[in-house]
Amino acid sequence: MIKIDIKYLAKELNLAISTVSRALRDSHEISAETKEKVFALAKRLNYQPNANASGLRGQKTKMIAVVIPEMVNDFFSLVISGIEKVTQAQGYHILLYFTHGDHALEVSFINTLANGRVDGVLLSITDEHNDNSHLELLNKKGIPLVLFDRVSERMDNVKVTTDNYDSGILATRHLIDMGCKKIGYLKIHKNIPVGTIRMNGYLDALKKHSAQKVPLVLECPSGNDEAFESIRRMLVAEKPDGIFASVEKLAVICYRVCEQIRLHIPQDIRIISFSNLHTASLLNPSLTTITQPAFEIGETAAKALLRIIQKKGGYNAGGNVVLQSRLIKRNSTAR
Amino acid sequence: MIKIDIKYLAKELNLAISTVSRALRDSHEISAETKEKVFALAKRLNYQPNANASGLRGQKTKMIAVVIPEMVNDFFSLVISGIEKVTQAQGYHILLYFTHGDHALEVSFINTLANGRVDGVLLSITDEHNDNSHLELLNKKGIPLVLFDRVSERMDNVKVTTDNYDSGILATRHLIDMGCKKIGYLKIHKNIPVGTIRMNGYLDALKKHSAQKVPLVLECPSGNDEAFESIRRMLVAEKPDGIFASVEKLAVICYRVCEQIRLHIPQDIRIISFSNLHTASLLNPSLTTITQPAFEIGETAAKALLRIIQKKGGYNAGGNVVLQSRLIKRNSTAR
DNA sequence: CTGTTAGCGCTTTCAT
DNA sequence: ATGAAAGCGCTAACAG
Repeated sequence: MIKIDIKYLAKELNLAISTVSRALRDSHEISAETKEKVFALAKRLNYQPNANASGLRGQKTKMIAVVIPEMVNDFFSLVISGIEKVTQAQGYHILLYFTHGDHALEVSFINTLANGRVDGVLLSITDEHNDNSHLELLNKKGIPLVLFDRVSERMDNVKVTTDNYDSGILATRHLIDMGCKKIGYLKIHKNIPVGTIRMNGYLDALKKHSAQKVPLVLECPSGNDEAFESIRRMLVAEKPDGIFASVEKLAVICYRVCEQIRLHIPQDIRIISFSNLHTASLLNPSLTTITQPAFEIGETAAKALLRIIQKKGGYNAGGNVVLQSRLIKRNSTAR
Repeated sequence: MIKIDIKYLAKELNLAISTVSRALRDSHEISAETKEKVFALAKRLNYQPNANASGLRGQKTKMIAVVIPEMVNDFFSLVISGIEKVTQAQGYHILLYFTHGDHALEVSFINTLANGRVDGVLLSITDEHNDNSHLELLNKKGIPLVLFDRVSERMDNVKVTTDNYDSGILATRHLIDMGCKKIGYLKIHKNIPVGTIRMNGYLDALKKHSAQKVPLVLECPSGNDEAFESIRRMLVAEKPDGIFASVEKLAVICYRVCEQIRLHIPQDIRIISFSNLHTASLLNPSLTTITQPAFEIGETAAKALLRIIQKKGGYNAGGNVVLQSRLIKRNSTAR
């Protein structure tokens, strides 16, 4: 199996290696007819430049790394699709890494990436409160880094995020506008940051736009069955007419509870939930979801990264971007 | 910003470049104390070998390409997770490509990959009936290729698939075992191969295991609303007591129809559906889904590929693998 | 317009 | 046990 490299093309055409190289890159200092010949042969033999060689030589690889916590999650699937759209358009390749929530793994990936394997890194931080000297290393090595969704306030890099506080307001206002007088918030267990930030939106929206004096926050336990029970008790005792679920899973559980205690949605109670997948809205077409613009986050982050890579405009060219969540109201019969 | 390469380490330690290289690779012909010193400095300076250089030199990159139709699809997310599990364990990197159903794009990706960018390729073919000379090219260039899920019978490479015929039997038998006497099959529109193969399983299962003489196949139109209407008419006219949906979307629509015409699931009608996401089963916890072993497909394909890469045991070492779908019965209150 | 040549960082003979 | 040097395929600076 002969290998088709520049040298081979050059020999076939009786040209110097550099001439072929220049022709292939469409240099203006090569005659039209030479280019013709080179292109023709290259196409005929299906010549493909060796990525390692040009990478080594030119110190750029046309590859970016995407580092995310995990994939089995609609949000990140959509983000990746957004990223892919822009990288593909500009001829970049995607290297994909999952940290599985393991900060040490993230450190190890970043270290590996810190030596010319990629032209830039897109990262959604695994543990926002942990040390991030590994990220400083990237900066020090001059490898562009853009953070998205899960970011670190202590880093100076471009960040692309969703305004979770605003989203909390948006969701709560929706319920208020629909006429809900007593709105409960299902807070995700543990200290998951978005749970709290979204809650603040909920609290402030109540204060400003509703007559409801007392917020109704249920801190849901982590087990599904425990959460079910806990939500059931709350619904029975408090009889809210609106529920804002901080994450989709809680909305699904809440829906089940409603089924069991024979509450009708949306006649007796309205539910709004964060969701990327619209799973929750599949449960009931009249259920409204609030959706992070996942695809756009991917696009935006990728565009920012490529801009930095190409213009080398410093590691913070373009500044941060905060995107807004959207309400999705579903009324159609099917998905 | 100084760069930390082998040369730098060598200079610092007053050693030859080759000695450092050997030490880093833990060669047996290097004294223990030299190794110590080299390791220590490498760690202290966070030395990372340049991937392009070693790739160029050694003709292997420790990268594999994963080429799939798209990502916004739970099946492929899970497959990728499976792939990642095994590549990560063996220190391989994943390059990710989406063909978006465009055969020309697939050809272009494969061509790019055909020159040393990766050590191997995992592919789910975009258009199973199209020409695949681009894949022959990979074989000719000696780049290992493993096909999964959407494969081409005309290729000799290792293939990892699910037995869709068997799955059709499994699903149909489930309904029969649950006591259904009249089972309908919701066939996906167009000539999507799985729709037909699963249907054959349905037909044969009826023949062998059911008293039902006449199969009830509904070829569903592609629009959601059209499918809804078409399913509604069928349910009303035929009154089946079991439905086997070839894909999840049809199950969801069918569920809506049942709601509208006040059929109770599973009292009046049982539904079983293909699904990776369990969205359908969220609709009703008593709904049973049949699931492709997506994660295992990823794992299996990746393992096969790495085996070929490492042992160079020819392009078909290990042979094909056909995995079985699984029934998932859900009874819990929540997800 | 085209050819010659020097590396990019690393691995691997071949010497010592 | 260590060093010197060649070369992976490509690009670009320097000659003509």
